[in-house]
Amino acid sequence: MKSNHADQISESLEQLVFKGEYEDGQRLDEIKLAAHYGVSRTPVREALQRLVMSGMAVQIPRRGVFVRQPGPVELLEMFETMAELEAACGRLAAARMPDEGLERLAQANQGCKDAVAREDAAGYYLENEAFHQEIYRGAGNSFLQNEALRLQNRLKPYRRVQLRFRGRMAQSLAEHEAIVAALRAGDAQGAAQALRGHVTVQGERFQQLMASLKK
Amino acid sequence: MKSNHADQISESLEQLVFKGEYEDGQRLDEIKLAAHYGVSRTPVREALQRLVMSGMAVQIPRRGVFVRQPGPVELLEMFETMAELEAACGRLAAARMPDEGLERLAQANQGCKDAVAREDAAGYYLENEAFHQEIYRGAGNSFLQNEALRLQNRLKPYRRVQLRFRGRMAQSLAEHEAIVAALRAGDAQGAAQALRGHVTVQGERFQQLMASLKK
DNA sequence: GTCAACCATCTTGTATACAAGAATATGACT
DNA sequence: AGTCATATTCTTGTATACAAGATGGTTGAC
Repeated sequence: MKSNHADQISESLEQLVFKGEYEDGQRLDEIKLAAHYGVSRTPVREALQRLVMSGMAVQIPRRGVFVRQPGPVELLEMFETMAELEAACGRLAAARMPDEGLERLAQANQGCKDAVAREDAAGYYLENEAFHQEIYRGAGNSFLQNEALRLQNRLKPYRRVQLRFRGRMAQSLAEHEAIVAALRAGDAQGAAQALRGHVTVQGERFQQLMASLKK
Repeated sequence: MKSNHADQISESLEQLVFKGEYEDGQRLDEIKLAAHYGVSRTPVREALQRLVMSGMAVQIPRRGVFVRQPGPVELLEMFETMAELEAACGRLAAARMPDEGLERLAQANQGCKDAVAREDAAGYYLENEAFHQEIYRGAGNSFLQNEALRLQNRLKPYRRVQLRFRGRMAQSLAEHEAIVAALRAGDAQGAAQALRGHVTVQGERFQQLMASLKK
């Protein structure tokens, strides 16, 4: 048990909002949450403030904070922004990624392949995350890397849903190959385009994402 | 006077940190701040939390929060990220910007020209900000737009310093023309490249920025 | 004389008490 | 009976009191 309760509560709330435990527009009652976590309102309020700053909730003065689940439009916007961020990382990584980085990237991709061979969706998810994070790191820009990690984390629950669809893992793997090849060749524009296409949600994948949201 | 003091204090602290009133690593004393603003520690703590979330301060548990002014490396990284974000906005805006948006963009650019003609650095600064914000808006992606605005705001004090240098305003204006032309032509790649080059800090401009930081 | 341990003090983190504004329910008047 | 005004109650925002951990100085022992 760490020292500050506020951190734990904020983590817990973040997970709960991610998992969809709270509906859009639902009010987060300070008193109920305080009772639930067995603490006073003070740490709960701090946790709520963090949720608001993260954009997962909105605060109306003297009214309370309300969870704000992204709708279809905002979700698409977030994926599009993620695609552009990853493209930027790829563009920079093509010139800056060191050999060890390429090595780790190849390892992560091999992990993806193995997971596909085992038809292990959970394993693929983890290795895929590592693959992308290696590219963020390869950009050689800690600030950009953190921004990418932040958005990746925010989109985590939705990416998870996408892998469920037939054939997506195999297609994703093929796209990985193109990305690795472009980065190896130092092809900035090629890496950027490959990553942008890889992350962008459109066409059939858009329909699938929307369908999974309905539930 | 609004209802919540925390907002005002957080705004005020943000401005003070921006202006460089606090040195890097300086501890923000809750009690002193509370006394200074004539409130209790509670709203001050909320304001400090927001500073930490914004990345302008770091919090060490049981130790306090300390202001964190970006060093040269991080500053460059932030400018590079801004350049990539603006390039992404330009890329999308080339395809999506409506005629009214192009109109407003031209107006803002005209405002920049007028300010240069008047040698009005402050005016140029404002119109330039509007010019760039019009591009963010033109991307047709509210999420990306907000991310761009956030980083633009964060870099505000450093951009201000850059305009001080001789010839920068004129050069900036020339680059604006290229950006407008590319957007008008619907040239996504051209707009992205022009914006990236416009925002990136390198060569002589890098030296100037570093020199201004020393003081 | 130096190093270490202990104590005092200060600061953060948390709980509770208090103030103020907003929503709702109730009652009176048309 | 319906609507408007008022009062009550509930919730947020703020202040203060309390607890726990960290820092620094002082003192004692080697």
